[in-house]
Amino acid sequence: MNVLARLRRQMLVALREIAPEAEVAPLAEMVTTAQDARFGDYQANCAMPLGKLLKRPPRDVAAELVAKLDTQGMCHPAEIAGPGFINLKLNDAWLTAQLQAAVADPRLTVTPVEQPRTYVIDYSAPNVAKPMHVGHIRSTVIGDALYRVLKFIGHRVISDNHLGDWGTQFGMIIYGYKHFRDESAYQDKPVDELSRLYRLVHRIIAYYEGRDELPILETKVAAAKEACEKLDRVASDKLDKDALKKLDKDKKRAQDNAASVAGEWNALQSKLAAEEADAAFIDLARKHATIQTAVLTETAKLHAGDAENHRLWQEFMPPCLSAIEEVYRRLGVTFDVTLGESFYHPRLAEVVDDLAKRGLARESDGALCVFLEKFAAPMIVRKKDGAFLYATTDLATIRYRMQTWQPDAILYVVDHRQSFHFEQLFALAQIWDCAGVELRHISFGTVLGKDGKPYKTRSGDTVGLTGLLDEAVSRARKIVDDAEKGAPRGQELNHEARAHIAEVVGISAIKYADLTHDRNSDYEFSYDKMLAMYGNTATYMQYAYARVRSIFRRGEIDVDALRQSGAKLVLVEPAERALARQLLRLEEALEQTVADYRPNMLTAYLFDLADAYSTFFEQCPVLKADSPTTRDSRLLLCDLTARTIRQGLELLGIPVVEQM
RNA sequence: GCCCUCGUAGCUCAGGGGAUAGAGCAUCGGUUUCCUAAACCGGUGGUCGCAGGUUCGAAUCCUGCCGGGGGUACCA
Repeated sequence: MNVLARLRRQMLVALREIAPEAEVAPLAEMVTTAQDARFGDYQANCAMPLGKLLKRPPRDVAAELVAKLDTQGMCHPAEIAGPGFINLKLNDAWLTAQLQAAVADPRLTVTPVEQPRTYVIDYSAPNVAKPMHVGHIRSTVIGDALYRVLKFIGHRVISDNHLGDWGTQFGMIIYGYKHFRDESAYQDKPVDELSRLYRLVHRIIAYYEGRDELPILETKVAAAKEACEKLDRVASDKLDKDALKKLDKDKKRAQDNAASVAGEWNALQSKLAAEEADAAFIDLARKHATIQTAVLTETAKLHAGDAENHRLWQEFMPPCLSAIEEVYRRLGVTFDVTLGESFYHPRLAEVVDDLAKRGLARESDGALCVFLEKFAAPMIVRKKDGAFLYATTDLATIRYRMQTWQPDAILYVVDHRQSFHFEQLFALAQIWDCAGVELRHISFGTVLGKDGKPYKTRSGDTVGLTGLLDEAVSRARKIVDDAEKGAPRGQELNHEARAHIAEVVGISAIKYADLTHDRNSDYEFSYDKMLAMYGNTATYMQYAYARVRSIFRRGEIDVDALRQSGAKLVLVEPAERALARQLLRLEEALEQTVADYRPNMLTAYLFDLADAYSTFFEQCPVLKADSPTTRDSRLLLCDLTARTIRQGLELLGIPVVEQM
């Protein structure tokens, strides 16, 4: 039941009687949840602008709207406050009846959308050739949550993992395999060995790139220094106030720039020095001085159908895929289809031909480019060496998705740094093959470390995803064990139970911490914060759930029997009513989540629900209630709370534990 | 240079036209013969980066500026 939507619909009816039709829709949208419980449960703010429009006192308009508003029994007679706020309070009898219906409803009265759409969601998309790392959390977790929510509210949704399984990384491990492989290690643990090879090849390439970069940086340092000196020489006594101000600003900029370039040079210098101190590595690097081009050659051979490279690719894929699968298994993430870059390879030439044929692409500096008016830089679809790019694959992918699923929307859950790419891609797609389709870049910010910079290990390496999960689980385990050592409760948990709780709590902490932040913001990664027992964390939500469930265990209540018993809900205490009202808002929360594809709307709802439950739990004894009627009613509230939390967490991709 | 983003309490973050701007942490104080204290209740703490503008009403929308991050022709 979406109370808000129904109230808006009714308000629309009332508005039609007194306002011009063109103005009616946005005015009806001005019904919202109340800002403050003192104002009731919902409020309508449309009387003020409408009063302005009709040149009538807003309070009069409000009064007329109230008179014409039929809340269909949902609310008490509305009250008018302040300049013309219309405050709506849910009728307790109606509220009770709604929840009573939820007791027997597996969907908790969430009704499927009236007009289902078809969505394709593109998320996670790791590179197969290298281990998944911290950067994959957000896309995977946000994408999975959106997938679940959209599907739950009744849309047709296809999740597609667009794997990076065809790019330069494969050239790198093929090169590594051919030159550096430890055969027994490869036979023993192929993924570990391939990942070692990837890192080794990457390290050598980085070393050579660094050596190429160093002189460039040196000239930059010199140029920056000179720019500073030049500004210092400017005769400031001849300048007026504004020009002086500008000069100071320019100086500061120049100095900042000089400092940052010098810093870069320093960092690179010491990094290269460190590499050069490693005699064995340098020896290896010297023997593979042409590695940069050699890797590209291996990649090109793979793409051209070279028998050996293709065989190696086929050999590498299964173990790499199963390593990735293992991570998804722990995260509880699944995909309907997994169509990586390799799948689209045979379709790229056709895409490029089509673009050229339709006059959308033309050659420039040897590359085939699409120039769109809006953008300063062209979109390159074929390099001058004939190779295709990211953009080409994305275009082929869009076309395939259009042909295969005829989606109404395609969502790309990809980090914000690629927004320019998507702007171009969507602009082109609209004039090319898929006008009218909602193409959305669901962008998200960066996971930061304590220093406010992208989260890295102490040595500056990217953090592997598996290690990250392990760490969270081991910290969760410590918390579980510590809690067990504390106040004895007579319900000791055995080793297996604790291990299971730690796995669930640890991993859900990471997922929830990610989902609870606005996706556009960067956020600081902190095990301590995400595993905290207070505040908006998965641990707290899990605990809230376990605490509800504990009542049923302690009271030896048969929940199914309770639900079918016909026991009546009765709302008496303010805490009961507040909880009830919150329980009935699940559908509103889901709608908000989907409106701009923001899972933090759902976590916020769940946290508020847990909060309402906590107050209820403190103030309203359940098992020791005064009467059997009150007890049953409260048990029903507990059951609905537990189910709503479980359902909500499940929609976020987070399982629950019955006991902690 | 241009484009995109962010700037809210000491810290980490919500709130994205409505009434007195919220939460958690930190800090100060209170609550356990009582269903999980891994909890709850209360206090302290804010010129919502700055300046204009639109509006009956701006943290929220617009413009400019300041500051952080990101992107900007053959990587993905």
